[in-house]
Amino acid sequence: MSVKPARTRLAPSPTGHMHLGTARVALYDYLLAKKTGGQFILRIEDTDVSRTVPGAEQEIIDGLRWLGLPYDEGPDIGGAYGPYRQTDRREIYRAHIHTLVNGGHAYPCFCTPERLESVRQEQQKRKENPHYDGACRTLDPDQAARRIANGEKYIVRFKMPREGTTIAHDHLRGEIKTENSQLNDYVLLKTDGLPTYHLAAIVDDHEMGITHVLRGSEWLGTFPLHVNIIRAFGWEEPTWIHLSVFLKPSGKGKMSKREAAVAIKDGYSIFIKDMQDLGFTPEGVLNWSALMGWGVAEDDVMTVPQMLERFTIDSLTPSPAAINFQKLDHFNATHIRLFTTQDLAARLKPYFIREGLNVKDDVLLQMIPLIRERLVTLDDCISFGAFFFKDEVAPIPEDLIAKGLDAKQSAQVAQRAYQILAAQPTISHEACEPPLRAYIEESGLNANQVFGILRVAATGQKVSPPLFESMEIIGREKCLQRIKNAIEILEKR
RNA sequence: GCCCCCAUCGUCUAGUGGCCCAGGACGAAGCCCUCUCAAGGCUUAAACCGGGAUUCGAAUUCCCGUGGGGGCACCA
Repeated sequence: MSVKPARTRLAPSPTGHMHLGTARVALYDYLLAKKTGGQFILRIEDTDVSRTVPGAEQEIIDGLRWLGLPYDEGPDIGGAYGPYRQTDRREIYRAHIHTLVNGGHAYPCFCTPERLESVRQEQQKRKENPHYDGACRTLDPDQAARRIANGEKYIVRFKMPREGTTIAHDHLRGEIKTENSQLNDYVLLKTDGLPTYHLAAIVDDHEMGITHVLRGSEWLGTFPLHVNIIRAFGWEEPTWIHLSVFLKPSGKGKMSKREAAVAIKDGYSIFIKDMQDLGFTPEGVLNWSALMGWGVAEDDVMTVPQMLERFTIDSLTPSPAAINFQKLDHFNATHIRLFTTQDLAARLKPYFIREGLNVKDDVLLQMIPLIRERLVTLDDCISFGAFFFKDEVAPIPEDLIAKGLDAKQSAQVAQRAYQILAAQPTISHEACEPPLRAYIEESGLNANQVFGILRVAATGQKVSPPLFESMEIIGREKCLQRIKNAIEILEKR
């Protein structure tokens, strides 16, 4: 079966931080394009100049790079269908708006914002739906042209059909019927000379040869408008796929600014730029977000190449999905366990360095097998393995006292363990465990007590990777020194 | 208020008229393993929103409710 190559596009507006929703659309865009041998395009929708945030475009570019979703055409790399930033495409929009006006599908409107506001209020008073009353719809074209020539301010509106029904087709929902009487004469061109989203996106999608439009379901409301604009131009429609929105974890309402702040407090985020800092991996984030809105029967742990094998637009789901951060943890941890030691070493190193630790590469490579399956996020490597890179550890005195023993008794145990370890030729696991087990046997203590004291002494913490393997990496001299320190601490109490 | 969309375990979902007393995953509970914490193995609890209709037969089709979500800007 041969499929037509799809051209998809991610079309974010640079108005804030890149979030999860954008990442998910990008993933699906990427999967569809690559699966069919087509292209994935990045286009910046910056027609609202007042809302454009400096740096936001770069954040999107960085975010896609981090996620590992390279685009084939975009503002920073160019392409055959550029420019890829809408503010650089004004003339293209002007020409198309001209076509629409000439064809009787759009008209100039001279109404002031004040008049519009009062019309709206009147309508609300009469309990009518707020909509443009069409005052300029029937203006004589010659007269309108004269007013424009006189320098009068104007906008251009789309002349929406007043009667009948618009039937739009969404790939996931089928036919969506809307009475044209419900539709408005939407603004196509603003007073600042830039088009609105409605016109710009439609024109660009056509000009750029987009075959599949994946976007959020918040666009369903103006979907009939978009379809009507395309029909007015006489263009072919792309396949429309409206993805559902993400709901907050409670499932009540969509993710909001407030909710995003709550997530941050809990060590999570919906902003891509935060993900890396928090220790999440692109693999984890992608796998997690892929599954919110994509129905996969089984084996849901996937890398992008594996997703590529399975992805189809038919398996996308239309219902809203509540965000579940526990599941992010799960996918992140699962993918970390799948990384090779070399790979994980390279990913962990920056976190150790961020902590001000002096990372020795050979030690790093050795300790990774010990901590790998304990990591949920990459930065967990600090709590599990920072002691490997420290000259000294500082155990909390109370932690050195074993359950059922007092400080003095614990010191004696540590003393005895020290002698046993010091008597061994090496600090290897094989050399050290048997004699310590024998000591446990004859002393009537239990393994938790003895190993617990040693653990805290050697690593400085109550929870650590396996004791003997850890000591081996720490090294004989350092271990003995740390145990000696622990004995001193205990005796001082 | 009006318009549009959605509806299977707590959550993400499989399911396209008989394979379903509904499968997987996260989470939860229990057991095993065990030097801590994990990981791993085994097991358990947990859902077709309600009502009609079509049909020999409905989670699956249709209608009506109900619930949830989105939209109603010279914002995207």
